[in-house]
Amino acid sequence: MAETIVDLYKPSDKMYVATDCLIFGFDDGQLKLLVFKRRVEPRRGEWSLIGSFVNLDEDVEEAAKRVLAEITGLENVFMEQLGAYGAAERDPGYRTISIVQYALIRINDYDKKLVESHGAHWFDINEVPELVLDHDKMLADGLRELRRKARYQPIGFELLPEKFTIPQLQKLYEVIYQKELDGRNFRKKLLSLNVLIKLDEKDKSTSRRGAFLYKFDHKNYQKLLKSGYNFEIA
Amino acid sequence: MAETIVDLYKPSDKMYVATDCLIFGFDDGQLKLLVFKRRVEPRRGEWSLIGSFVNLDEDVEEAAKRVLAEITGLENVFMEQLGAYGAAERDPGYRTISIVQYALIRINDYDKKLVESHGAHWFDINEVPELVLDHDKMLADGLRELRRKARYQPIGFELLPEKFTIPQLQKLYEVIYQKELDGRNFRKKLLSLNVLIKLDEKDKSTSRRGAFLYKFDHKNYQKLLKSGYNFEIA
DNA sequence: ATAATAAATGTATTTTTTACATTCTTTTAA
DNA sequence: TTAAAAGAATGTAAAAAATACATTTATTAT
Repeated sequence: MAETIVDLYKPSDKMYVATDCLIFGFDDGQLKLLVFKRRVEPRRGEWSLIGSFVNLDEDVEEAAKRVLAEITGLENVFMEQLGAYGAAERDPGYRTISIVQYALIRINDYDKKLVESHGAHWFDINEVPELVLDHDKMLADGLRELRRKARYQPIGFELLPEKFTIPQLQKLYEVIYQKELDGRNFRKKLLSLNVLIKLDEKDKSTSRRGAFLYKFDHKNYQKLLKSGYNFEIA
Repeated sequence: MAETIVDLYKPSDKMYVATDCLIFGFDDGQLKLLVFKRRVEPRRGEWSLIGSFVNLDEDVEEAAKRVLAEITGLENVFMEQLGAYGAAERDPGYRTISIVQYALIRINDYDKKLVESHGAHWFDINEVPELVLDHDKMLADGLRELRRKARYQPIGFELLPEKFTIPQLQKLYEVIYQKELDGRNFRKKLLSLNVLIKLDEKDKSTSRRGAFLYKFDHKNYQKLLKSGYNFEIA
């Protein structure tokens, strides 16, 4: 008997769906990535992005948040989707699609004991060891996206403590863009955006004079966004 | 007996993986979207983005290209991934993840008979009927991405015929950005980029005088990209 | 008291963006 | 053949944004 149209379009194959997360931090003047040892075969034990299979009753995004919390103890973290990696041969074990997210965390907030207990490790972004499967490609794509994104949205703030100094912020942008910025121009541009609130405190850890601390002004930033402003730094 | 670590991290659940494609075209001064009637339950017969399940031995990208060719007859089309849609409840039938791509096609190239035979239909972007499942959200996201992307990469050319006039190109950007542009400034900016090749032909379909036809200079564009130039129009 | 150190500040120049009005080429109709 | 019509093509001045660049300031440690 001929196939009916319903037969033709009936789904046949199921696949595994995983999520992997690029967890970025900023510390010691350097951009860092958190990785751990892969927990499943094949390639169990090799360095890997932090990830997990997605449960059947769970949003993909939820799954990413679950695994992030599991490893770092952090919730309410900035996270966006980078994209899906779906090459047929990307995982030699099972046919698995991975949906990759990137998260930006304040590196002093995470639960160090928990991270250690999972065998996770922070690497300087230039010293990340070879990663399993197509995770190197994910990292390269994620870095490109982070650099692109940082130009138009103030996601840099997600990587800094609540209170930060302008030189710290400048250093962060220098690391992201991989070039030196002029202090006067950077400060001028940034202050002109009116999204920083100057505090009455100084951070004296890096100079005798000390640098004033600032907070990010979320309200003003929302206003700025609505008015169609193109937030562009450096 | 207690679960071993391998048990804990053994994948358990499989899901369906689909791909849906936002197929954009530009015709008659308007941005258009190609949609068809959904071929699978539930909601069979409702308007839907053009999509298909991904076969087990097929890259996700391949699957998208397969379905695009199946409906339009087109190959070698500009296509990029928008992202994965993975809410647990997005499809009330099966647990299905959809990976969405967007394609830009030259609207005169496609196979009209083939499109008709699949019950597919072009809608003016402002008159797209309600779409099935979360496809409305995909369209809204895709439009935003198209608008963003058009600012920094000359993807507009993918929507125009090989030979086009500057007024046509301007009209396209006006439709994408949803605002009028100044003809003198647009032309000046565009020509200054040196990525247009002026031809010795005119298109007289829209005026008595006729407008010169141009081609896109892919080689120069590649040079421009490598030199780090930020291609930004309007 | 002073030496040391990073933080903070202003201006002139260049580049880019914006605003704006007229002339040109060709066809069609009188 | 001439005039009218219609979109295509062009230039310049003003405003805004980005860049280049050097000195002074606040504080701590010696």
